[in-house]
Amino acid sequence: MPHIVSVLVPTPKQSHLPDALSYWAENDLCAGTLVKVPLGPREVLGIVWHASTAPHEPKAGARTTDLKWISCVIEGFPALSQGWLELVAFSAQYYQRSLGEVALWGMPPQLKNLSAQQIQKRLERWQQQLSPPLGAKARPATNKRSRACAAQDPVALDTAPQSTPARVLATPPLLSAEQQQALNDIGANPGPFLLFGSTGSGKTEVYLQAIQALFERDSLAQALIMVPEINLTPQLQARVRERFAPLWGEHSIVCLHSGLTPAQRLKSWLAAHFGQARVVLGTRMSIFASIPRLQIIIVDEEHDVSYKQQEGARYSARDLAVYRARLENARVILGSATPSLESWHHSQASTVPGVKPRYQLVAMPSRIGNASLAQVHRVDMNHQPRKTVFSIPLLKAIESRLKAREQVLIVLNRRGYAPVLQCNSCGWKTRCQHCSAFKVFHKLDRTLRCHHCGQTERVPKACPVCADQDIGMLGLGTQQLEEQLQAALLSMGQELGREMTIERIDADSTQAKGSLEERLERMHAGDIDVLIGTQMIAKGHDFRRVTLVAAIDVDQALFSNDFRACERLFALLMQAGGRAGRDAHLTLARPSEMWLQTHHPKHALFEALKTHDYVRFATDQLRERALANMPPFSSQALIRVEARTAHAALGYLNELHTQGSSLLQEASELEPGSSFEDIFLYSAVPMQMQKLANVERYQLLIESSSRAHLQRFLRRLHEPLRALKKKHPGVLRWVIDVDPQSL
DNA sequence: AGCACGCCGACT
DNA sequence: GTCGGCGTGCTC
Repeated sequence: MPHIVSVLVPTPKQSHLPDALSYWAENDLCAGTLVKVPLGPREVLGIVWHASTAPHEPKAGARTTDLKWISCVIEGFPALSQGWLELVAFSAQYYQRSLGEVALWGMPPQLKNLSAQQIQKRLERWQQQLSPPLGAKARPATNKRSRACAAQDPVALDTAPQSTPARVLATPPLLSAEQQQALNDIGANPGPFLLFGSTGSGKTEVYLQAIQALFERDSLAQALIMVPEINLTPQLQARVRERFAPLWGEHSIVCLHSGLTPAQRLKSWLAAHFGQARVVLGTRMSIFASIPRLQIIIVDEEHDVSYKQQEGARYSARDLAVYRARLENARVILGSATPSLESWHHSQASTVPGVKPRYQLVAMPSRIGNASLAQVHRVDMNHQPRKTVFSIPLLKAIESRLKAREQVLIVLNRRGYAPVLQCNSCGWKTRCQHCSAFKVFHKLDRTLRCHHCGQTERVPKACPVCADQDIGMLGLGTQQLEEQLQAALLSMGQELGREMTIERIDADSTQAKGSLEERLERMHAGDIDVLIGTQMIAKGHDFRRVTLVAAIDVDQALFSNDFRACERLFALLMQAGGRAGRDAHLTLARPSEMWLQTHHPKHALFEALKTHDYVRFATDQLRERALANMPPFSSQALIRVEARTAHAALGYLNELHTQGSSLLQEASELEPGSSFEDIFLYSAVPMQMQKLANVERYQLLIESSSRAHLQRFLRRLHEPLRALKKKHPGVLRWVIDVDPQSL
């Protein structure tokens, strides 16, 4: 007798389709089974959602007679686990997307694009490569088993690795007392853990041994290690391989990231899904990999913004890691020297007595070996001649290092850049009266606008404080910087009889493939004297001969309209400072230095940085956030709209604002103290990048002290969002960004 | 989101 | 006479 199964297919939330579509199927299929189904004119990959019982009426609208048959079951694949399906369900509802979008998002492209036969062929080939002598063994018809199979262990036992008795490690490095304590804590508690360890404290070793410990307990266990960007972590990759390949074989470690070819991605995914891969090392996308025996998740550099997906389903892989770990009863370790304020907040004791912090803090404050922390120098640019790029004291320090054949790193903070105006005479800036933000200069109509509340005014002709007319923009270009330095070092070079090599790494200069690697290579080899670059040079690299790090133009982040800019700047500077003095021999003679040029040397951020005091910085920032009721003390979501004209975008959002407001109004009248009362709708404002490829982009911020209330409200917004699009023909698309990480 | 259908402008 | 622009509408 035919059955009706509901199947997840890539149907966007914007469409009128339900989350799962119903199809006829010959057999009852377990939830998580992979199928191919017809969808309109095409055939797509689907995932069985409800293991349906006897034939019943499909839910949304369609009559039984209208249903199509599934094309086929993709044989040979164990069903996706219940835990995986639950992760999808949670992600979809939290990030306001359809189940199908999220479920298919994490699937390797080849499973989506190839036909069932092609997939079958690839699966067979993969299995043969893996174990040639055993490869011929036929697979059971996994997917034809009855519904009961869904709850069972999804790992197909005959292809899972042999249950080898735990092997003994080839002597792991000795741990410091702090590392040992951290490991003990992680072993003895359920977590989640925030591993707060300064640069060079040996976090990686703790990750590896924590994984090791679980592998020794369960010889089929799997681990997921997430990193912000795979190409920036070759060292970590090498260490994981070095540690685990001798134990479990080369096949036991796979990488998963968007840089892989479709074939490689399928291979890695299969290895994880079938349990062959014991360690999955990947970027944010790997949070959706099928890892049926997942026992531990590591989120390295958890504060990094790349964990937040910026298009499509805008999920935070770090937050989902915590959720997934809870679902699957796995450990999760978030590691950072400068944790996100969200994570830090969750690791602190609550002000409510008796409430345990959400995360367990595991601290490793010391640097291993003799490497010392850099000495922080601040140059007060108010006492330097106007328009100075490199101050005299900094130049002197740089020259001194170069003379000793040491290397210099110059970090630019270009992220969070916004054109804020400043009076060059008294330092007055375009502060917004209603927010702790700065108004941004809009060249097109020569206005100043607050991107937080939308307040707009004309650019004043003269400074309102001192009446000086010399009002300029904060900030400077990178080429300029390079030229200036080149010129400044010219005489010194002549004196030394060799020309200084200055190289720049940024988006403009690394277009050519491999040029980034080439430059990093030359830096490691000592062929470059001064390296100028954006955040990417501050991440993870271990340049042994760098003894001086300088940040030139940091002030713009202090006055960004994005309230998270300070947090990011602090993390960047801490990280950059960690690049200096990696070689104990060099620093023993003379401690390494970190230089900051700023007009605001007394700013709390620098005070904290001077003593490398993250805790102080975080405490200060959290106090401010609490006062302003900003995250993590509130939840936010953005409605973003793209339209052909600003008029259409604004019209759409303004009407949404009206409808949203009356929704809130009604709720509070109907039911005083209702769940919508603490929701605040801001006015529609242009996005930072207001016009992009001839598309006007606007956004509307929604804030609530309750995450659950915000969620409920957002769900109510989908209908108006859909309906209004018809009314405003210029509107191209809308998206909801839950927990936006930049405004 | 895809993808088809459909209805108007510049091309061999 | 067609190729191709993107507006509209549908997908169990």
